[in-house]
Amino acid sequence: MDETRLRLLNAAGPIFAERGYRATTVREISQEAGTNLAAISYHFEDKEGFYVAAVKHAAQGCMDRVPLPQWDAETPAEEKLLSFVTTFLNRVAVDHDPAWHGQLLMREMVLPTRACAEFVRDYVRPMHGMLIGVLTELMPNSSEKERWLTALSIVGQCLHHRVGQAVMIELTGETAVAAFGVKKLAEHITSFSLAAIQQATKQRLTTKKPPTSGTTHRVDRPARKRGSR
Amino acid sequence: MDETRLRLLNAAGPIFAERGYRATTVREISQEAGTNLAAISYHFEDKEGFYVAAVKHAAQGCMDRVPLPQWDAETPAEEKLLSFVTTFLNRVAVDHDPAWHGQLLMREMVLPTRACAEFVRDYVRPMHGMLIGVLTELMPNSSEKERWLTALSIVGQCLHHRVGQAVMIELTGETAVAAFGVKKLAEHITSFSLAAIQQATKQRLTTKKPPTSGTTHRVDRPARKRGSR
DNA sequence: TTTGAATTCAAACACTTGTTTGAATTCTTC
DNA sequence: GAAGAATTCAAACAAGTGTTTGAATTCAAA
Repeated sequence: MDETRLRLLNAAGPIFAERGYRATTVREISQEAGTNLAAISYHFEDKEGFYVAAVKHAAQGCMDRVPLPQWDAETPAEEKLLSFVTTFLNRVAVDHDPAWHGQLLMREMVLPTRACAEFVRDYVRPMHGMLIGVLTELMPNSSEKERWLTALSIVGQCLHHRVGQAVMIELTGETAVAAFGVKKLAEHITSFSLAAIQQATKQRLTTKKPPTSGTTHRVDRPARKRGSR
Repeated sequence: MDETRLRLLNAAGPIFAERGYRATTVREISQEAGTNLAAISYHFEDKEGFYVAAVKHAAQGCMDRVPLPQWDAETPAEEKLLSFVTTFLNRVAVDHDPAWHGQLLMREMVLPTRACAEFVRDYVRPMHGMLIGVLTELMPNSSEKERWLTALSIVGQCLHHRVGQAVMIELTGETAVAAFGVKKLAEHITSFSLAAIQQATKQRLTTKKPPTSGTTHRVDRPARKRGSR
C-alpha cells in the first residue's frame, strides 16, 4: 500500500530533523509511524535511501507550503527583492509548524549527504536563479561576480536566522524571528541590502575605481601578494 | 601522562569535525591518536565529555591562531569593522589548515550539544560584544534593536561562507573564499554593510520618525518604478 | 471463490557501538 | 630501590544498530 510509504515519510521528517541521520533509529520512526520495522527496508532500499526520500519529501512539502513569489512585468525590482526575502525567511527561518522542514534542509546543507545534489537542483538553484535575476535588474552594469557576492550577502542574512538560532537563544534569550517577526526582518534585510546595492551602483557610475569615499576609511594595503594555493 | 590527553584531543578535532559526533567512533579516534581504546574513558568521563573537551580545545586553538584585533583609540570605526570581519572570516570560513576548527564550531552552532553554552560564553559573546561596540560608534542615535539587526546582518554574511560551503560548491563549483580570497570577501562585506549603515543613519537624521509600515507590502523607502514613462 | 502476487509482521541475525575489567606497566615519592 | 599511585593495555561485555528471514495476512484479478 502506498499509505505506509507516506506514513513513514511523514513520521521521518521531524525525527530526522531533530536528531540527525545517525542518531535516528529506524525503530523509532517505524514506531512513530505505526508501521512494522521491516517496512522501511521493504519500501525503501535501506536507511540511507529512506533518508534521502525523506529529505526530498520535506523539501517538496516546504516548496508547496511556501511557493516562490510570482511577479508581473511591472513589478519593481525592489518589491521583488522584498518578496523574495520574505519567501526565503518563511521557508527556512520561521517556526510555525511544520518547523522541521527548514531544520532538515539546513542539516543537509551543513553536512551534505547523498540527497544534497538533488536538494540543490530542486530547491537551491531555482531560488538562486531568481535572486540573481532580481539583482540583475537592480544592479545595472554590474559584473557577474558582483552579483554573486551580493547574492551571497543576502542569502547569508536570511539563512542566519535559521543557522544561528540556537546560538541566538543562548546569547540573547530569544531569536530575532520571535522578537521581530518575519515581516520586520524581511524589511530590514531588504532595505539593508538595497542601500548597499544602490551605493555600489552609484559608485560604479561615478568612477571606475571605488575609493570608498565618505567617512575616513583607511585600509592598510600590504602591497600585492598572491598566495592562494 | 598529559601527553595522551593532548594526542587524543588533537586527533579528535578533525574527525569530529568531518563526521560529526554520532558518526565518529572512539575506536577511530584512539587509533588515529595512537593510544589505547580505554584511554578515552579513562582521561575523559565518556564519549560526550570527550567531545565537549574536544570542542573547547578546538575553540581555544582557533582563538589562539586568529586572535581578536586590538585597536587604539584613534582607529576609525570603519577600519575596526573591516578588521573584525576579516578576523571573523579567518576564524570560521578559511580553508587553510587546520580548517576543521571552524567546521567543528559550526556543527556546535547548528546542532548544539552540552558544549554550546561554554562555546557561546567563551567564543561568541566576546565577538558579539566587540561588534556591537563598533556598531555603536558607527550608528549614532541608533536603538539597541537596530544595532542588533545590523549585527545579525553582518554575522550572517560572514558565517554563510562556512555554512553554505557545501551548497556553494554543488551550485557553482567552488566556494567564494576560494574564488575571491578572504581579503576581498572581507572588503565586500564591510563596504556592503557600511553602505547600509550610512544610509540608515542618514535617514535617522533627516526623519525623526521612520514611516512605520502598515499592512501593505512595501519596502521601507517607496521604490521608484524602473523604466521610462 | 480461487490464485498468485504484494504487503505486513514477529523474530532473529550479524555487526558495531561505548564502556568496563583486571592485570601489566610506568611513573612518582620517599 | 621499594611502595604505592597513576596509567596503559588487550580482552570481553552489554546494549543497540540496520537488515534479513520466512511465515502470515491482505489485496486484486480471473
